[in-house]
Amino acid sequence: MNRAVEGAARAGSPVAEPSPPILHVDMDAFFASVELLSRPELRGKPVIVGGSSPRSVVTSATYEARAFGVHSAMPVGAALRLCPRAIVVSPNMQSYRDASKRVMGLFREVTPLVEPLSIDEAFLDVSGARRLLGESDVIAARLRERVLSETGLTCSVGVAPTKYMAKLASGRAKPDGMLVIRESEVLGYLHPLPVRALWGVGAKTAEHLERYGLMTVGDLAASPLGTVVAAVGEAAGTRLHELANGIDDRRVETVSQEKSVGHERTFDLDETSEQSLRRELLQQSNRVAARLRAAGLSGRTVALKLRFSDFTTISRSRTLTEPTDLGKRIYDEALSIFEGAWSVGTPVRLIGVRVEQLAVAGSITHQPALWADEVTPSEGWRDAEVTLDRVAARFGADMVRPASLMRAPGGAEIAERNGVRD
DNA sequence: TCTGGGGTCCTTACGCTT
DNA sequence: TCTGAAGCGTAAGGACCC
Repeated sequence: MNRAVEGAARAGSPVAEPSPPILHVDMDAFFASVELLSRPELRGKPVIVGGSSPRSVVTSATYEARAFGVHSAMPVGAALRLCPRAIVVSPNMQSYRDASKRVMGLFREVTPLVEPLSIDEAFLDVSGARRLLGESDVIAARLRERVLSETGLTCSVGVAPTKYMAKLASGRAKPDGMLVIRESEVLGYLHPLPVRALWGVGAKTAEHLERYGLMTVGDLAASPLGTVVAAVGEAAGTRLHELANGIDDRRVETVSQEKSVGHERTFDLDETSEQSLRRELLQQSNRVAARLRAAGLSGRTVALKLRFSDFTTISRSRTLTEPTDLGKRIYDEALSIFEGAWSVGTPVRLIGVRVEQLAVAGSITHQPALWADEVTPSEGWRDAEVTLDRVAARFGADMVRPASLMRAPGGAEIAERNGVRD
C-alpha cells in the first residue's frame, strides 16, 4: 500500500466532530529530495547531504540512507561508516530556498494564514478555508497532491486542533503520509508517549523529568503543576504541563520579527593565528551587517561566540549606545570583545558574531557624533558599505571585500603584511 | 561518534537605581 | 550615611529546534 493512500485511509474517521483547523506540513527529507530533482539518477539510492570538510555533519539524508541508521546532525564520517555506499552531496542552500518559496506559495493559495516554521515546514490555519474548500482532511490531501505535482516533492501533513498536536501528527505520518487527530483523540495519542516527545523536551530536560518519576506524557499530565515546575523551572514547567494536557493556545502567526542575525564558522583545524581569527571576525561582521541592511534592520548588542578545542563554548556580548547596521562598527566591537576573551595561542574551533536587540533601521535616529572620532565618519562608512552591497548584488558577494580579506600574490594576506586591522 | 550553522527562549547572576 | 529590598537591564550560558 502506497504511503499516500495509507495516509488518506488513516485520515478517515467515523467520529462525527468538526474537522480540526490546524495543518502542519513538513517536507520529507527536504534537502536530499531537492537534490534528487536535479539528479534523478540518484533516486532509490542512499544519499547524504553534507559538507566535505572533516568536521561536516549530515544536514539531510534520503530514507534509503536513514535505513542504515544515518540521521541529521551526525558527522559525515560516522554516517559513511554506517552506510559506506552512500553518495555525499554538498548542500546548495539557494536551491533549497527556491524550492521552499515554491511550496510556501502553494500553501498561501490555500489560506493566507501560513506560519513558516523553518525552510521546510509550516503551520496553516484552515478554519476559514474550510467553508470554501471542504473539510481540513480533504484540504490537506489536495495540498499534498499539489505539492507533489507542481514541485516533485513529497510532504507529510498533520491535521489537529492545536499546533503541537498537528506537528506531532505530521511526524507520525512521515514519510509521505497524512494523519488527522481529532479533539476527542488528543489525549489518547498523547499520554502513552515518552516525555521526550513533547516540544521543548530534549535530553537534559527529559533527564530532569525522569528523576521525578515522570516518564510519559501521561505521568506529566497527571502530576501536580508544582512537581513539573520543581523539575524543570517555571516557564518550561507551565508550558509542558499544558501541552501534556492537550492545551496549546498558540495561534498561527503570519508575521514574525527576527530577533538576531549572526554567522559562525567551525574551522577544519583549530585556529591559533590571531590574524586569521581577526580576518574571520571581519568577514563575519561584514556578512552580518549586509544581511541587516538587506532586511532594513539595525542591532544594539554585538555578541561573540568562541568554542575551544575541548568544545567548551563561551559567549560575550556588549550593548552599544546606538543601534548599528555597519560592518565596521560590528567588527570594532567584536574585535574588542575578542581581545578580552582570547589568550594568544589558544586553539579556537569555532568563532561567531551575532547582532541582537534588532529594530527596524528607519526607526533609529542616527547620531554619528557618538563615534565620529574614529578613522572615518560613520556616514562615509555607511556610503562605502551600501556601495559594496550594490556591487555584491550585481557581481556576486565574492567580487568585493575589504583589503584585509584579499590575498597578495604569493598567498600572503595583505593585512598580515601591513599589520592593519581592517 | 565526536559533535554544523542558524536561530529562539529561559534561567541565573549581577550591577545599578530607587 | 548606611543597609536591604525590589525592580530593571544586561550579560552569560544552557537547552532546544530544524
